[in-house]
Parts: sequence; structure tokens; C-alpha cells
Amino acid sequence: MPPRTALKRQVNRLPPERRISDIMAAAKDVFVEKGYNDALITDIAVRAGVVEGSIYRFFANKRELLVKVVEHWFEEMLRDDAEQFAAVRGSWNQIRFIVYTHLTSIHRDPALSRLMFQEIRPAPDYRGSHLFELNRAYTNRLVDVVKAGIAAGDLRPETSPSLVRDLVFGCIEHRTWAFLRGEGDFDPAEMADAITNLVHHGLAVGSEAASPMESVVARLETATARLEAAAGIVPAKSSPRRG
Amino acid sequence: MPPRTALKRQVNRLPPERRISDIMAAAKDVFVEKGYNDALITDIAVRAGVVEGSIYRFFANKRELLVKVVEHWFEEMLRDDAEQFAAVRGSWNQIRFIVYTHLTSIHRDPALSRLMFQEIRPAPDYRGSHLFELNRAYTNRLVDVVKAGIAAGDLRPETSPSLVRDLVFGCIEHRTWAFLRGEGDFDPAEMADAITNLVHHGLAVGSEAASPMESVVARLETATARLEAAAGIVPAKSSPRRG
DNA sequence: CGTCGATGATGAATGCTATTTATTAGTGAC
DNA sequence: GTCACTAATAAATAGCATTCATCATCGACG
Repeated sequence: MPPRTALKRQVNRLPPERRISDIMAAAKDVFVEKGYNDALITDIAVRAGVVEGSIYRFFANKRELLVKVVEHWFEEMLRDDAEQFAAVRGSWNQIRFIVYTHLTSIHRDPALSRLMFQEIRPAPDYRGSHLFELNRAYTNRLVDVVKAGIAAGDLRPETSPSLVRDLVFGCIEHRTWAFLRGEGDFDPAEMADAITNLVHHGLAVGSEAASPMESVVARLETATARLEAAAGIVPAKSSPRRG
Repeated sequence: MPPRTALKRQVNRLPPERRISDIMAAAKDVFVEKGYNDALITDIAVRAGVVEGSIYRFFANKRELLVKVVEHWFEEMLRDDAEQFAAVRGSWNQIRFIVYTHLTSIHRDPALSRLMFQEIRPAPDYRGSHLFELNRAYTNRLVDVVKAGIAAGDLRPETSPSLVRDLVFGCIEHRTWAFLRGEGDFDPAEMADAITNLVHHGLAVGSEAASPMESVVARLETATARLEAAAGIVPAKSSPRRG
């Protein structure tokens, strides 16, 4: 006769929503700690207080569980950003805000960001997924900013807004890979300024800083001043410059 | 008594280099076709004409085999590019060349590029690997171009060369992800022009197109010329501008 | 207040793969 | 011609996602 305590198995019934959120919370922890491949369903089950088979009652497989976990995170993030963004004015400030908040998300949740970049986005069914749509909404804010900037005359009319999106988000990802691998740290504010300025001004000399253009202006201004003085003319107003 | 033909197992001895290159060629094909996770050692072994165990005689594990395959590809690529690059002059042209050749590599070998981006680079031991060094050499050409451009006065002196590197390579990756997932196609030449121009000029109006700065300069140059002529002064040298 | 059916939950079984290991077959030195 | 050494093999091992046959619990209904 087998022992009663071994036969009588413990069962803990809960409402489905609760089970699902328990499993997702446990899964999030394990995926964050171990990454997708090294995360064990067994481990997730133990932490969620269920048995392996129960996870498959709610999620088709390990990958779907991952997708749901990342979706949940992403949706929360979108909600938090959206309201703040509405208040920012001016194309430079808006770009800077988007860059900064994105850097902050990466800085706060490196492991989840990694899962998004490494596991979710490369999947062949990514396009067509809910996360694709969420990410599209997220990055399209920048596209809209660029379009508005062009319409307002702030930004060069021939720029492709979608190319700017790839430039900005691609740059951010590339620059944060070392951090995502766990090497070193970065300052979101500082990096946001640097990226925004570089994207805004570009590489080429010309618009503002010391440059051939600047020296031409300096030469002209000096010459004009001398000549104006010689002719006894009162100088016109000078236009203000950003600091 | 067991049948002789079944007992007598076939053994095919070959020089190690040959075995290694056979295995690597087979592995490359399978990784390219199936991706890292879905590639089976069994499959690789069959195509290489060996048995599974033999692969482990030369490669510690599946991942090392992957790394060796990608390294081999990358080294070949570096050799091919290097000589051509040496002939290109001018910062815009050099940047355009680097962007174009990188886009061409992705376009030619999407699967291998993907393995590099998705499997190799995120690994915790990437920094410190041979591929890291190779990639560093590859991307540092751009850093050197930017430094030289700054020294020559073509590029803004306050730009961070390493940030430009991340901007360019990040943008390329971000923009080619859809293609890497097998969605649609792109034209390397066209994309290279667009990226190079955007990086070079930036977003903001100012350097070349009609802009407040431009019109101020034009006004000053006209006025100065007239006044200088009237005063009988010989104008100073003007710096050349790109067309 | 008790029984029954539906469904949540279980834990053992399955199957697929990377990796290891015990054995066997060539090969070259002596 | 023999022997030791190493390449190569094929079978065994083990880890882990996924499935499945069973069991426990809850609410409805008598």
C-alpha cells in the first residue's frame, strides 16, 4: 500500500487571471535572470507555484510566454511615456525627449530590452505580431516629429522621416549593446544630448560652430563694421543665436 | 552470427584540414538554411560525410562551430574590402564607400549577417573574442575617416567619431532588419546615398539649402563687396565650398 | 445536505537533440 | 609483419520542452 500523503496530491485552485499573472510574473523574472534559452519551464513553474503542465494550459509554448511577457512590459512603458511627450514643444526638444526616454527604458530594463532586440524582433513572424504594432506606434512618434519639423521649416525638407527613425533608434541600439551585454554603464541624459545634436546638425561643417562658414561670417562682419564706420552708417539689428 | 557487412563499419580517413573545412562548409550551409537553433548537428554531420561524434573531435560544441564559420566569412570579407577602400578620397566618399560595402555584404549574405547580429554579438563573451577584434577593425575605418575629416576641416570638430560609427552602423542594421527577416528587398547604392547624406548634413536646415544663415551671409557678402569696391579695398581670400 | 459533471491541476511519460563514451579501423614506425 | 597511436564510429547519456492519462475541486442540481 503506497503512503497516503504521497498519493493525495496537493491542488491549489485559483481564478485563471490570477494564475496567468502569477505565471507571467515568474516568467518575467526567470527570462530576465537567465535569458530565453537558459530559462527553464520547470523553474518558471516552481516560482509561479504551479507544475510545468499548467503553464501549457494558458500558453501554447515557451515562445508565446516570452512574447506575452515582453508585450506586457512594452504596453506599460508606452502608457507611461505618452502623456509626458504631449507637452514637449520644438523639434529638437521632441527628438531629444524621444531619445532620452528610450535610453532610459534600456537603462532601467536591459534584460527585457535585450529579449526584444535579440529574440522577438528577428523572428520571422514579428511583422504581423502585436509587438510589431506597439513598436511601430512607439517609433512613429519620431516620424511624426520629423514630418512636423519639416512642415514648420525647422528641418530640411528632403529628409526621409523613416530614415531618421532608423538612424536614431539604430544608433541607440548600437551604442547600448555593450551595456546590454553587461559591460559598463552609460548616462542616458548625456548620451541623449550627444545623439540628438549629432542627428540634428550632422557631421558636415556649416551651420553653427567654428567652421569655414563661421569664418566667412566673421570676415564679412568685420569688414562691414569697418566700412560702415568709415561711411558713418549706424549698424542694423543682429539676429539672435542659440547657445 | 551477425552479417559481415553490418559489422564491418566504413571508415574514411582524411587529413584534418580537409575534415575541418568539410565540416565548416557543411555547417555554414546548414546554419544559413536553418539558423542556429534549428540547425542540427546530425544534419551537419551527414552533409559533411562524417558522423556526429567526429564534429566534436574538432569543435568543442555547436556554438564554437558557429563562431568559426562566421569568423571565416568575416575574414574573407575584410580581405576583399580593404584594398578597394585604400583608393577612396574625401570624407563624404569614404563614408559612402563604407556604408555601401557594408550594405552590400548584408545584401549578399543576409543569413550570415543575421547570425552575427543575433547570435554572436549579444553573447557575454563577445568582447574578448576574435570576432570582436575583427569587427572592431572593420568599423574603426569609419572612426578614422571621421578623425581625418575633422583634422582636414571637412567635419565639425566637436563630433564624436565613435558616435558617428554607432550612428552609421546602427542605422544600417535597423533599416535592414525587415530584409534580414526575409521581407522585401533594398537597393544598396540608393540606401547608401540616403544614409550618407543624412549623416553628413543632419536634419536641421542650415548648412547648404536656403536658410536664415545663408541669406544673412548673402546679404553681407553683397553689401561688403559693394562697399569694398566703393572704398577701393582689395577683398581677402574666400574659402571654397563644395558643390 | 449529498451527488455528479465539468474543468483546473497534476506529475509522469515522450521525444528530440546536443554531447560523451566505449569500440573499432586505418596508418605509420620499427 | 606487428604494434601502438589516433581518426572515426555508433551507441549511450542527459537535458528540457511538450504531451497525456489521471485526479481533485467547485458549483449546480436534486
